[in-house]
Amino acid sequence: MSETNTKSRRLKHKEDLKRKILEVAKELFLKHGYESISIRKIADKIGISPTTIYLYYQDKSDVIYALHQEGFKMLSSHFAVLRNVEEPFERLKAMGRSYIEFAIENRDFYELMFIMREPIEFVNKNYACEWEEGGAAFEALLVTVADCKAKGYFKQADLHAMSLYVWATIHGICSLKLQGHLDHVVNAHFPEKEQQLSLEKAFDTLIFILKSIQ
Amino acid sequence: MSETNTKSRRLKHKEDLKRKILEVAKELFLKHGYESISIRKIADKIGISPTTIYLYYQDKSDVIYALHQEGFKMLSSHFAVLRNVEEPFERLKAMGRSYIEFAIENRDFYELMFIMREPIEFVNKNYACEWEEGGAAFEALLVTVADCKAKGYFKQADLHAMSLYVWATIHGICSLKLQGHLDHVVNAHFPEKEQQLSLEKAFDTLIFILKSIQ
DNA sequence: TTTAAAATATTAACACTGTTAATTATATTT
DNA sequence: AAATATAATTAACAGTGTTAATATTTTAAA
Repeated sequence: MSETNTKSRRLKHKEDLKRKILEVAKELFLKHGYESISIRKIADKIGISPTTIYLYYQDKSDVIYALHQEGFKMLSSHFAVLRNVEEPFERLKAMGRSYIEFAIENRDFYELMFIMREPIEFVNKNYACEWEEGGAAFEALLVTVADCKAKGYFKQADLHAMSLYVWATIHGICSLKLQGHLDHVVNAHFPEKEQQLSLEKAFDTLIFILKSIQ
Repeated sequence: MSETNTKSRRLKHKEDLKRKILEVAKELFLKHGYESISIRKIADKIGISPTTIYLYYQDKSDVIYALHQEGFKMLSSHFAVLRNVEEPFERLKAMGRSYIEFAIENRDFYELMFIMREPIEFVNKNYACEWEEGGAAFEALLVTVADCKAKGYFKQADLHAMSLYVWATIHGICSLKLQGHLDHVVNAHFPEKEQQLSLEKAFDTLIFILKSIQ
């Protein structure tokens, strides 16, 4: 009996420390950005030796991947309530706005999840077949577009092509904005009064267009 | 007379070495990707000391910026011939395809130009007002969309919002593809026969939609 | 032509990075 | 209490960008 107790106690300690490492990594990440996550800094903040981290994660990209997963959990809980929006086109619009919202409010996470190559390559290598967190997000879009089609929207368009197209458009808007590629272009080429809401206007254009092709 | 000769000779040498540094940086970049550009490797390959590079570029991000500029020159020459396409909507389609073509064929450059934050932040800091290379590219899109509007396309849409929307969509497609965020989603959710050409199908959807709203 | 000055390049060093092998300390089991 | 398994550490390797101080080379003036 005491044997299993100590065993589970040790197991708990292992899990605690593993979580603590992730927690500190997240803290560094949110405070000073991706670049400032370092094995040594994490170790210092916890008060352990850098090499101890390698007993809990196989390498740095494994720690990054754990953060990546956290991000997808955050996104899915951000999306959860939208399942209650019955009218599919309304739901699609809301999903688009929520996605942009998430990207703006969690820019570091968004970069990790949808822009950087490292973490997704880690997924492709280690979880080649199933990757639930990522799959669920796209599945939600797919279902909503299918619902739209069932109600008569996007009649002539292919379900999968359409879904990918919607994702690509909204990701494009977020990506250009977050990575700083919009400011210069907007400042140089847009009339002053249109500069502020360029992001929203691009999104509105998408919605306007989606409505038009009904 | 000999004074100006030696002066210009020295100037030429300075420019030669500056170009040589960029050339070697580009070589490393194209052969082994962004990550493997290092001041020390560049110096080794030329046969100079690492610190010499700091006499020609203010720091590493300055070297990267020079590569960034090269990329925009490449893109503009890739686009140049399209000015001869008279029908504006045909031109817009061709621009889209050419853009995707450029992204696929020069993925490292595309990442540098439209995905990474560092180089564009260097532009924003050092060339806050004018940045010709980048401006010209968006200007070409803006003009083409304006031409389309003049011919009766996109009547109800705003010129700037529409242009930004088109760029964002195509960038979104390229970005998701190049950064490896498409493979997993497509493999998991697309019917097998549609997996191969998912990129083209998303683009075709855009074109289909743009036609529909005429 | 020799000397002073300016331009160019180098060495040494700092403060970091991820990661591995060998070693020590701690806890568990016999 | 001794042997074993687990956990954590130190030391080291091979890199990174960057700066200050020093040495070398080239140019200009006496």
